[in-house]
Amino acid sequence: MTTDELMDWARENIRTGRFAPGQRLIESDIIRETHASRNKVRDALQRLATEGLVAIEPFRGASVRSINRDEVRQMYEARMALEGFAAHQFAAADNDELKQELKRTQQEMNDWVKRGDHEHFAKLNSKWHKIIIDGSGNQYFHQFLARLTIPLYRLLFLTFYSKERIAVANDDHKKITKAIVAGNADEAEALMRDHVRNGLKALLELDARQL
Amino acid sequence: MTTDELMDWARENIRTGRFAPGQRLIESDIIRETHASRNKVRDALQRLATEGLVAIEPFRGASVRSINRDEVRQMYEARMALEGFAAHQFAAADNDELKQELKRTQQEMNDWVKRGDHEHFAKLNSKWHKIIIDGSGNQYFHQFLARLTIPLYRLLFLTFYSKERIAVANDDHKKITKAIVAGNADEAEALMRDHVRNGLKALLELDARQL
DNA sequence: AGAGCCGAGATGATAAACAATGTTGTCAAC
DNA sequence: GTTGACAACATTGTTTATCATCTCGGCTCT
Repeated sequence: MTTDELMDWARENIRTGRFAPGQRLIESDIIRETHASRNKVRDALQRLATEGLVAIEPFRGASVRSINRDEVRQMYEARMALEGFAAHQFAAADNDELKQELKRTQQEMNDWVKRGDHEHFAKLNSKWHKIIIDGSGNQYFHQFLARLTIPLYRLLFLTFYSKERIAVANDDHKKITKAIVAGNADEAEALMRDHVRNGLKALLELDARQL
Repeated sequence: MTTDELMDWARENIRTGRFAPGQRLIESDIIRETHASRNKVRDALQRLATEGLVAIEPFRGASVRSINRDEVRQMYEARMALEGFAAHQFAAADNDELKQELKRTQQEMNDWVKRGDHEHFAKLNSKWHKIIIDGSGNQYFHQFLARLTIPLYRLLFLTFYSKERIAVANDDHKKITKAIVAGNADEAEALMRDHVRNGLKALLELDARQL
Protein backbone atom coordinates (compact mmCIF):
# COMPACT_ATOMS: atom_id res chain seq x y z
CA MET A 1 0.00 0.00 0.00
CA THR A 2 1.71 3.17 -1.17
CA THR A 3 1.17 6.63 0.24
CA ASP A 4 -0.85 7.62 -2.80
CA GLU A 5 -3.07 4.59 -2.50
CA LEU A 6 -3.61 5.40 1.15
CA MET A 7 -4.55 8.96 0.28
CA ASP A 8 -7.03 7.77 -2.30
CA TRP A 9 -8.43 5.30 0.19
CA ALA A 10 -8.92 8.00 2.81
CA ARG A 11 -10.28 10.49 0.29
CA GLU A 12 -12.82 7.98 -0.90
CA ASN A 13 -13.93 7.21 2.63
CA ILE A 14 -14.26 10.89 3.41
CA ARG A 15 -15.99 11.64 0.14
CA THR A 16 -18.62 8.97 0.63
CA GLY A 17 -19.17 9.92 4.23
CA ARG A 18 -17.90 6.79 5.92
CA PHE A 19 -15.47 9.08 7.68
CA ALA A 20 -17.70 11.85 8.92
CA PRO A 21 -16.54 15.41 9.57
CA GLY A 22 -14.97 15.67 13.00
CA GLN A 23 -14.25 11.96 13.20
CA ARG A 24 -10.78 11.15 14.41
CA LEU A 25 -8.54 9.06 12.20
CA ILE A 26 -6.47 6.84 14.48
CA GLU A 27 -3.22 5.65 12.97
CA SER A 28 -3.47 2.19 14.47
CA ASP A 29 -7.00 1.69 13.14
CA ILE A 30 -5.90 2.62 9.65
CA ILE A 31 -2.91 0.30 9.91
CA ARG A 32 -5.19 -2.52 10.98
CA GLU A 33 -7.51 -1.95 8.06
CA THR A 34 -5.01 -1.23 5.32
CA HIS A 35 -1.97 -3.20 6.49
CA ALA A 36 0.24 -0.26 5.64
CA SER A 37 3.22 0.73 7.72
CA ARG A 38 2.91 3.50 10.23
CA ASN A 39 5.20 5.79 8.28
CA LYS A 40 3.01 5.59 5.21
CA VAL A 41 -0.13 6.21 7.17
CA ARG A 42 1.34 9.24 8.88
CA ASP A 43 2.65 10.49 5.57
CA ALA A 44 -0.72 10.14 3.88
CA LEU A 45 -2.53 11.90 6.71
CA GLN A 46 -0.12 14.80 6.71
CA ARG A 47 -0.50 15.26 3.01
CA LEU A 48 -4.24 15.21 3.28
CA ALA A 49 -3.83 17.89 5.92
CA THR A 50 -1.99 20.14 3.47
CA GLU A 51 -4.85 19.53 1.07
CA GLY A 52 -7.21 20.71 3.78
CA LEU A 53 -9.19 17.49 3.86
CA VAL A 54 -8.14 16.54 7.38
CA ALA A 55 -7.00 18.64 10.32
CA ILE A 56 -4.02 17.67 12.44
CA GLU A 57 -3.70 18.97 15.98
CA PRO A 58 -0.51 18.38 17.94
CA PHE A 59 -0.64 15.11 19.87
CA ARG A 60 -4.28 14.68 18.96
CA GLY A 61 -3.68 13.49 15.45
CA ALA A 62 -5.84 13.69 12.37
CA SER A 63 -9.56 14.18 12.09
CA VAL A 64 -11.83 14.81 9.15
CA ARG A 65 -12.03 18.52 8.67
CA SER A 66 -15.35 20.24 8.23
CA ILE A 67 -15.54 23.39 6.20
CA ASN A 68 -17.34 26.60 7.05
CA ARG A 69 -19.49 28.86 4.93
CA ASP A 70 -16.68 31.16 3.97
CA GLU A 71 -14.54 28.33 2.73
CA VAL A 72 -17.44 27.00 0.69
CA ARG A 73 -17.87 30.42 -0.83
CA GLN A 74 -14.19 30.64 -1.70
CA MET A 75 -14.25 27.17 -3.19
CA TYR A 76 -17.15 28.06 -5.41
CA GLU A 77 -15.48 31.27 -6.42
CA ALA A 78 -12.41 29.33 -7.44
CA ARG A 79 -14.62 26.93 -9.33
CA MET A 80 -16.21 29.84 -11.17
CA ALA A 81 -12.77 30.99 -12.26
CA LEU A 82 -11.46 27.58 -13.25
CA GLU A 83 -14.50 25.83 -14.68
CA GLY A 84 -15.62 29.00 -16.40
CA PHE A 85 -12.30 29.29 -18.14
CA ALA A 86 -12.28 25.58 -18.91
CA ALA A 87 -15.63 25.94 -20.65
CA HIS A 88 -14.24 28.88 -22.56
CA GLN A 89 -11.20 26.97 -23.75
CA PHE A 90 -13.20 23.87 -24.56
CA ALA A 91 -15.65 25.84 -26.66
CA ALA A 92 -12.82 27.52 -28.53
CA ALA A 93 -10.97 24.25 -29.03
CA ASP A 94 -11.19 22.10 -32.11
CA ASN A 95 -12.15 18.83 -30.49
CA ASP A 96 -15.25 17.44 -32.10
CA GLU A 97 -14.86 14.01 -30.60
CA LEU A 98 -15.00 15.22 -27.03
CA LYS A 99 -17.72 17.69 -27.82
CA GLN A 100 -19.82 14.85 -29.16
CA GLU A 101 -19.23 12.94 -25.96
CA LEU A 102 -20.36 15.97 -23.98
CA LYS A 103 -23.50 16.04 -26.07
CA ARG A 104 -24.14 12.34 -25.50
CA THR A 105 -23.66 12.73 -21.75
CA GLN A 106 -26.04 15.66 -21.82
CA GLN A 107 -28.70 13.58 -23.54
CA GLU A 108 -28.19 10.80 -21.03
CA MET A 109 -28.67 13.28 -18.23
CA ASN A 110 -31.88 14.58 -19.76
CA ASP A 111 -33.27 11.05 -19.65
CA TRP A 112 -32.39 10.50 -16.03
CA VAL A 113 -33.74 13.86 -14.95
CA LYS A 114 -37.17 12.75 -16.15
CA ARG A 115 -36.88 9.63 -14.03
CA GLY A 116 -35.68 11.64 -11.03
CA ASP A 117 -32.83 9.40 -9.97
CA HIS A 118 -30.67 11.82 -8.01
CA GLU A 119 -27.90 9.32 -7.34
CA HIS A 120 -27.34 8.61 -10.99
CA PHE A 121 -27.72 12.28 -11.80
CA ALA A 122 -24.89 13.08 -9.38
CA LYS A 123 -22.67 10.60 -11.18
CA LEU A 124 -23.48 11.98 -14.61
CA ASN A 125 -23.06 15.49 -13.27
CA SER A 126 -19.50 14.62 -12.22
CA LYS A 127 -18.84 13.08 -15.59
CA TRP A 128 -20.20 16.10 -17.42
CA HIS A 129 -17.99 18.48 -15.48
CA LYS A 130 -15.01 16.21 -15.98
CA ILE A 131 -15.47 16.18 -19.74
CA ILE A 132 -15.38 19.97 -19.81
CA ILE A 133 -12.22 20.07 -17.75
CA ASP A 134 -10.69 17.49 -20.08
CA GLY A 135 -11.77 19.63 -22.98
CA SER A 136 -9.78 22.55 -21.67
CA GLY A 137 -6.64 20.53 -22.21
CA ASN A 138 -5.15 21.83 -18.98
CA GLN A 139 -3.89 19.41 -16.37
CA TYR A 140 -3.74 22.08 -13.66
CA PHE A 141 -7.47 22.61 -13.85
CA HIS A 142 -7.87 18.95 -13.03
CA GLN A 143 -5.55 19.07 -10.07
CA PHE A 144 -7.02 22.23 -8.63
CA LEU A 145 -10.63 21.27 -9.16
CA ALA A 146 -10.09 17.90 -7.54
CA ARG A 147 -9.07 19.72 -4.40
CA LEU A 148 -12.10 21.95 -4.64
CA THR A 149 -14.73 19.32 -5.26
CA ILE A 150 -13.77 16.37 -3.08
CA PRO A 151 -14.52 18.10 0.22
CA LEU A 152 -17.84 19.28 -1.21
CA TYR A 153 -18.96 16.01 -2.69
CA ARG A 154 -21.28 15.05 0.14
CA LEU A 155 -22.85 18.49 0.35
CA LEU A 156 -23.27 18.54 -3.40
CA PHE A 157 -25.07 15.25 -3.20
CA LEU A 158 -27.50 16.69 -0.69
CA THR A 159 -28.57 19.47 -3.02
CA PHE A 160 -29.49 16.89 -5.62
CA TYR A 161 -32.15 15.43 -3.36
CA SER A 162 -34.37 18.23 -4.59
CA LYS A 163 -36.01 17.44 -7.88
CA GLU A 164 -36.32 21.11 -8.77
CA ARG A 165 -32.63 21.64 -8.11
CA ILE A 166 -31.82 18.84 -10.52
CA ALA A 167 -34.12 20.31 -13.14
CA VAL A 168 -32.61 23.77 -12.79
CA ALA A 169 -29.08 22.42 -12.86
CA ASN A 170 -29.83 20.41 -15.96
CA ASP A 171 -31.26 23.46 -17.68
CA ASP A 172 -27.96 25.20 -16.99
CA HIS A 173 -26.12 22.19 -18.37
CA LYS A 174 -28.17 22.17 -21.54
CA LYS A 175 -27.37 25.78 -22.31
CA ILE A 176 -23.69 25.31 -21.56
CA THR A 177 -23.45 22.16 -23.65
CA LYS A 178 -25.07 23.99 -26.53
CA ALA A 179 -22.70 26.93 -26.27
CA ILE A 180 -19.64 24.72 -26.09
CA VAL A 181 -20.62 22.56 -29.03
CA ALA A 182 -21.46 25.69 -31.03
CA GLY A 183 -18.06 27.13 -30.15
CA ASN A 184 -19.36 30.22 -28.37
CA ALA A 185 -16.53 30.57 -25.90
CA ASP A 186 -17.53 33.76 -24.10
CA GLU A 187 -21.12 32.61 -23.76
CA ALA A 188 -20.05 29.22 -22.45
CA GLU A 189 -17.86 30.85 -19.84
CA ALA A 190 -20.54 33.25 -18.65
CA LEU A 191 -23.09 30.45 -18.45
CA MET A 192 -20.73 28.21 -16.55
CA ARG A 193 -20.05 30.93 -14.02
CA ASP A 194 -23.77 31.40 -13.53
CA HIS A 195 -24.18 27.67 -13.15
CA VAL A 196 -21.55 27.44 -10.44
CA ARG A 197 -22.98 30.49 -8.72
CA ASN A 198 -26.40 28.84 -8.73
CA GLY A 199 -24.84 25.75 -7.20
CA LEU A 200 -23.42 27.78 -4.36
CA LYS A 201 -26.76 29.47 -3.80
CA ALA A 202 -28.55 26.12 -3.67
CA LEU A 203 -25.99 24.79 -1.25
CA LEU A 204 -26.19 27.75 1.11
CA GLU A 205 -29.96 27.79 1.05
CA LEU A 206 -30.14 24.08 1.60
CA ASP A 207 -29.15 23.93 5.20
CA ALA A 208 -27.30 26.41 7.34
CA ARG A 209 -26.66 23.72 9.93
CA GLN A 210 -24.50 21.73 7.57
CA LEU A 211 -22.06 24.62 7.30
CA MET B 1 13.99 21.75 10.53
CA THR B 2 10.40 20.84 9.74
CA THR B 3 9.19 19.39 6.46
CA ASP B 4 7.66 22.73 5.50
CA GLU B 5 10.89 24.55 6.18
CA LEU B 6 12.74 22.02 4.09
CA MET B 7 10.28 22.49 1.25
CA ASP B 8 10.70 26.24 1.41
CA TRP B 9 14.46 25.82 1.49
CA ALA B 10 14.40 23.61 -1.60
CA ARG B 11 11.89 25.81 -3.38
CA GLU B 12 14.02 28.84 -2.77
CA ASN B 13 17.12 27.10 -4.08
CA ILE B 14 15.27 25.97 -7.17
CA ARG B 15 13.62 29.31 -7.67
CA THR B 16 16.89 31.20 -7.57
CA GLY B 17 18.59 28.68 -9.78
CA ARG B 18 21.14 27.30 -7.32
CA PHE B 19 19.54 23.94 -8.02
CA ALA B 20 19.42 23.83 -11.81
CA PRO B 21 16.88 21.86 -13.83
CA GLY B 22 17.98 18.26 -14.15
CA GLN B 23 20.24 18.46 -11.13
CA ARG B 24 19.88 15.53 -8.76
CA LEU B 25 19.00 16.19 -5.17
CA ILE B 26 20.87 13.67 -3.06
CA GLU B 27 19.33 12.95 0.31
CA SER B 28 22.63 12.75 2.13
CA ASP B 29 23.79 16.09 0.72
CA ILE B 30 20.61 17.77 1.88
CA ILE B 31 20.96 16.18 5.30
CA ARG B 32 24.50 17.45 5.55
CA GLU B 33 23.47 20.95 4.66
CA THR B 34 20.25 21.25 6.57
CA HIS B 35 20.84 18.88 9.49
CA ALA B 36 17.35 17.51 9.05
CA SER B 37 16.51 13.86 9.56
CA ARG B 38 16.31 11.59 6.56
CA ASN B 39 12.59 11.10 7.01
CA LYS B 40 11.92 14.82 6.76
CA VAL B 41 14.13 15.19 3.72
CA ARG B 42 12.44 12.34 1.92
CA ASP B 43 9.05 13.68 2.91
CA ALA B 44 9.84 17.15 1.62
CA LEU B 45 11.16 15.82 -1.68
CA GLN B 46 8.16 13.66 -2.25
CA ARG B 47 5.81 16.53 -1.60
CA LEU B 48 7.71 18.73 -3.98
CA ALA B 49 7.29 15.94 -6.50
CA THR B 50 3.51 16.08 -6.16
CA GLU B 51 3.81 19.82 -6.71
CA GLY B 52 5.67 19.07 -9.90
CA LEU B 53 8.77 20.97 -8.87
CA VAL B 54 10.99 17.90 -8.69
CA ALA B 55 10.78 14.54 -10.41
CA ILE B 56 11.32 11.29 -8.55
CA GLU B 57 12.38 8.15 -10.38
CA PRO B 58 12.47 4.81 -8.59
CA PHE B 59 15.83 4.21 -6.96
CA ARG B 60 17.23 7.29 -8.62
CA GLY B 61 15.65 9.75 -6.28
CA ALA B 62 14.75 13.37 -6.84
CA SER B 63 15.96 15.82 -9.43
CA VAL B 64 14.86 19.31 -10.34
CA ARG B 65 12.19 19.03 -12.96
CA SER B 66 12.31 21.15 -16.06
CA ILE B 67 9.14 22.18 -17.79
CA ASN B 68 8.33 22.11 -21.48
CA ARG B 69 6.53 24.59 -23.68
CA ASP B 70 3.17 22.97 -23.31
CA GLU B 71 3.35 23.05 -19.55
CA VAL B 72 4.31 26.69 -19.64
CA ARG B 73 1.32 27.37 -21.84
CA GLN B 74 -0.98 25.52 -19.47
CA MET B 75 0.45 27.37 -16.50
CA TYR B 76 -0.18 30.70 -18.13
CA GLU B 77 -3.68 29.65 -19.08
CA ALA B 78 -4.37 28.77 -15.48
CA ARG B 79 -2.93 32.09 -14.43
CA MET B 80 -5.27 33.84 -16.84
CA ALA B 81 -8.21 32.12 -15.22
CA LEU B 82 -7.13 32.68 -11.64
CA GLU B 83 -5.48 36.08 -11.72
CA GLY B 84 -8.13 37.39 -14.08
CA PHE B 85 -10.84 36.38 -11.68
CA ALA B 86 -8.86 37.70 -8.74
CA ALA B 87 -8.65 41.10 -10.42
CA HIS B 88 -12.38 40.94 -11.04
CA GLN B 89 -13.17 40.19 -7.40
CA PHE B 90 -10.72 42.74 -6.12
CA ALA B 91 -12.20 45.47 -8.31
CA ALA B 92 -15.70 44.57 -7.15
CA ALA B 93 -14.67 44.38 -3.50
CA ASP B 94 -14.99 47.19 -1.03
CA ASN B 95 -11.42 47.36 0.19
CA ASP B 96 -10.10 50.88 -0.15
CA GLU B 97 -7.11 50.26 2.04
CA LEU B 98 -5.68 47.52 -0.13
CA LYS B 99 -6.58 49.38 -3.29
CA GLN B 100 -4.57 52.32 -2.04
CA GLU B 101 -1.64 50.02 -1.41
CA LEU B 102 -1.95 48.72 -4.95
CA LYS B 103 -1.86 52.30 -6.17
CA ARG B 104 1.21 53.08 -4.10
CA THR B 105 3.00 50.00 -5.39
CA GLN B 106 2.09 51.01 -8.91
CA GLN B 107 3.61 54.44 -8.42
CA GLU B 108 6.72 52.88 -6.97
CA MET B 109 6.99 50.66 -10.02
CA ASN B 110 6.64 53.60 -12.36
CA ASP B 111 9.65 55.19 -10.70
CA TRP B 112 11.81 52.12 -11.03
CA VAL B 113 10.84 51.55 -14.64
CA LYS B 114 12.40 54.91 -15.47
CA ARG B 115 15.61 53.81 -13.79
CA GLY B 116 15.54 50.46 -15.56
CA ASP B 117 16.39 48.24 -12.59
CA HIS B 118 15.03 44.90 -13.73
CA GLU B 119 15.85 43.12 -10.48
CA HIS B 120 13.87 45.53 -8.38
CA PHE B 121 11.12 45.59 -10.97
CA ALA B 122 10.77 41.81 -10.67
CA LYS B 123 10.36 42.16 -6.92
CA LEU B 124 7.74 44.88 -7.22
CA ASN B 125 6.03 42.89 -9.95
CA SER B 126 5.63 39.96 -7.54
CA LYS B 127 4.34 42.29 -4.86
CA TRP B 128 1.84 43.88 -7.23
CA HIS B 129 0.46 40.50 -8.27
CA LYS B 130 0.34 39.38 -4.66
CA ILE B 131 -1.73 42.39 -3.61
CA ILE B 132 -4.29 41.59 -6.26
CA ILE B 133 -4.54 37.99 -5.14
CA ASP B 134 -4.91 39.20 -1.57
CA GLY B 135 -7.61 41.54 -2.77
CA SER B 136 -9.63 38.68 -4.11
CA GLY B 137 -10.04 37.39 -0.57
CA ASN B 138 -9.60 33.82 -1.74
CA GLN B 139 -6.98 31.62 -0.12
CA TYR B 140 -7.18 29.02 -2.89
CA PHE B 141 -6.00 31.52 -5.46
CA HIS B 142 -2.90 31.96 -3.35
CA GLN B 143 -2.22 28.25 -3.05
CA PHE B 144 -2.78 27.54 -6.70
CA LEU B 145 -0.88 30.51 -8.03
CA ALA B 146 2.10 29.71 -5.83
CA ARG B 147 2.34 26.39 -7.60
CA LEU B 148 2.06 28.10 -10.97
CA THR B 149 4.61 30.83 -10.45
CA ILE B 150 7.46 29.24 -8.52
CA PRO B 151 8.63 26.97 -11.36
CA LEU B 152 8.47 29.94 -13.72
CA TYR B 153 10.27 32.42 -11.56
CA ARG B 154 13.64 32.10 -13.23
CA LEU B 155 12.17 32.29 -16.72
CA LEU B 156 10.07 35.28 -15.71
CA PHE B 157 13.17 36.99 -14.50
CA LEU B 158 14.80 36.51 -17.87
CA THR B 159 12.01 38.32 -19.70
CA PHE B 160 12.58 41.35 -17.49
CA TYR B 161 16.08 41.77 -18.83
CA SER B 162 14.47 43.56 -21.73
CA LYS B 163 13.74 47.18 -21.01
CA GLU B 164 10.92 47.26 -23.55
CA ARG B 165 9.32 44.25 -21.93
CA ILE B 166 9.36 46.02 -18.58
CA ALA B 167 7.85 49.12 -20.11
CA VAL B 168 5.08 47.15 -21.83
CA ALA B 169 4.35 45.14 -18.71
CA ASN B 170 4.16 48.28 -16.64
CA ASP B 171 1.74 49.85 -19.08
CA ASP B 172 -0.47 46.80 -18.60
CA HIS B 173 -0.12 47.21 -14.86
CA LYS B 174 -1.11 50.85 -14.97
CA LYS B 175 -4.31 50.11 -16.82
CA ILE B 176 -5.19 47.23 -14.52
CA THR B 177 -4.47 49.24 -11.39
CA LYS B 178 -6.69 52.01 -12.67
CA ALA B 179 -9.55 49.63 -13.46
CA ILE B 180 -9.34 47.94 -10.07
CA VAL B 181 -9.24 51.17 -8.11
CA ALA B 182 -12.15 52.48 -10.17
CA GLY B 183 -14.09 49.30 -9.47
CA ASN B 184 -14.48 48.24 -13.09
CA ALA B 185 -14.49 44.51 -12.48
CA ASP B 186 -15.06 43.22 -16.00
CA GLU B 187 -12.50 45.57 -17.47
CA ALA B 188 -9.94 44.65 -14.82
CA GLU B 189 -10.42 40.97 -15.58
CA ALA B 190 -10.10 41.39 -19.34
CA LEU B 191 -6.99 43.52 -18.94
CA MET B 192 -5.41 41.06 -16.53
CA ARG B 193 -5.99 38.23 -18.97
CA ASP B 194 -4.35 40.22 -21.71
CA HIS B 195 -1.46 41.01 -19.42
CA VAL B 196 -0.85 37.36 -18.59
CA ARG B 197 -1.21 36.43 -22.25
CA ASN B 198 1.40 39.03 -23.12
CA GLY B 199 3.68 37.57 -20.49
CA LEU B 200 3.42 34.14 -22.08
CA LYS B 201 4.11 35.60 -25.50
CA ALA B 202 7.19 37.42 -24.25
CA LEU B 203 8.42 34.27 -22.59
CA LEU B 204 7.96 32.07 -25.64
CA GLU B 205 9.56 34.61 -27.94
CA LEU B 206 12.44 35.12 -25.58
CA ASP B 207 14.27 31.92 -26.11
CA ALA B 208 13.11 28.64 -27.52
CA ARG B 209 16.20 26.95 -26.16
CA GLN B 210 15.14 27.57 -22.58
CA LEU B 211 11.98 25.55 -23.11
C1' DA C 1 -19.16 16.44 44.25
C1' DG C 2 -14.85 18.08 42.83
C1' DA C 3 -9.78 18.63 42.56
C1' DG C 4 -5.78 16.33 41.61
C1' DC C 5 -3.21 12.32 39.97
C1' DC C 6 -1.93 8.37 37.31
C1' DG C 7 -1.64 5.16 33.68
C1' DA C 8 -3.10 3.54 29.16
C1' DG C 9 -3.16 5.03 24.62
C1' DA C 10 -1.89 7.97 20.92
C1' DT C 11 1.13 10.93 18.46
C1' DG C 12 5.81 13.21 17.07
C1' DA C 13 10.36 12.34 15.87
C1' DT C 14 14.56 9.95 15.05
C1' DA C 15 17.63 6.16 14.33
C1' DA C 16 18.86 1.74 12.82
C1' DA C 17 18.72 -1.95 9.79
C1' DC C 18 18.13 -4.26 5.55
C1' DA C 19 16.68 -4.97 0.72
C1' DA C 20 16.62 -3.39 -3.97
C1' DT C 21 18.49 -0.78 -7.38
C1' DG C 22 21.59 2.47 -9.72
C1' DT C 23 26.44 4.03 -10.54
C1' DT C 24 31.13 3.78 -11.14
C1' DG C 25 35.59 1.88 -11.68
C1' DT C 26 38.56 -2.14 -12.97
C1' DC C 27 40.29 -5.30 -15.95
C1' DA C 28 40.51 -8.49 -19.54
C1' DA C 29 39.47 -9.44 -24.44
C1' DC C 30 39.35 -7.94 -28.87
C1' DG D 1 41.59 2.42 -27.97
C1' DT D 2 37.13 0.47 -27.33
C1' DT D 3 33.96 -2.67 -25.47
C1' DG D 4 31.84 -5.66 -22.27
C1' DA D 5 31.52 -8.24 -17.92
C1' DC D 6 31.79 -7.86 -13.18
C1' DA D 7 32.52 -6.33 -8.65
C1' DA D 8 32.53 -2.63 -5.19
C1' DC D 9 30.21 1.23 -3.78
C1' DA D 10 26.49 4.64 -3.32
C1' DT D 11 21.80 5.77 -3.08
C1' DT D 12 17.19 5.00 -2.45
C1' DG D 13 12.90 2.41 -0.58
C1' DT D 14 10.83 0.38 3.34
C1' DT D 15 10.01 -1.38 7.73
C1' DT D 16 10.71 -1.65 12.50
C1' DA D 17 12.22 -0.18 16.99
C1' DT D 18 12.71 3.31 20.35
C1' DC D 19 11.69 7.10 23.21
C1' DA D 20 9.71 11.51 24.55
C1' DT D 21 5.53 14.07 24.83
C1' DC D 22 0.94 14.81 25.25
C1' DT D 23 -4.26 13.56 25.75
C1' DC D 24 -7.86 11.43 27.96
C1' DG D 25 -10.23 8.56 30.84
C1' DG D 26 -10.88 6.86 35.29
C1' DC D 27 -9.40 6.67 40.04
C1' DT D 28 -8.47 8.28 44.68
C1' DC D 29 -8.75 11.35 48.25
C1' DT D 30 -10.72 15.01 50.51
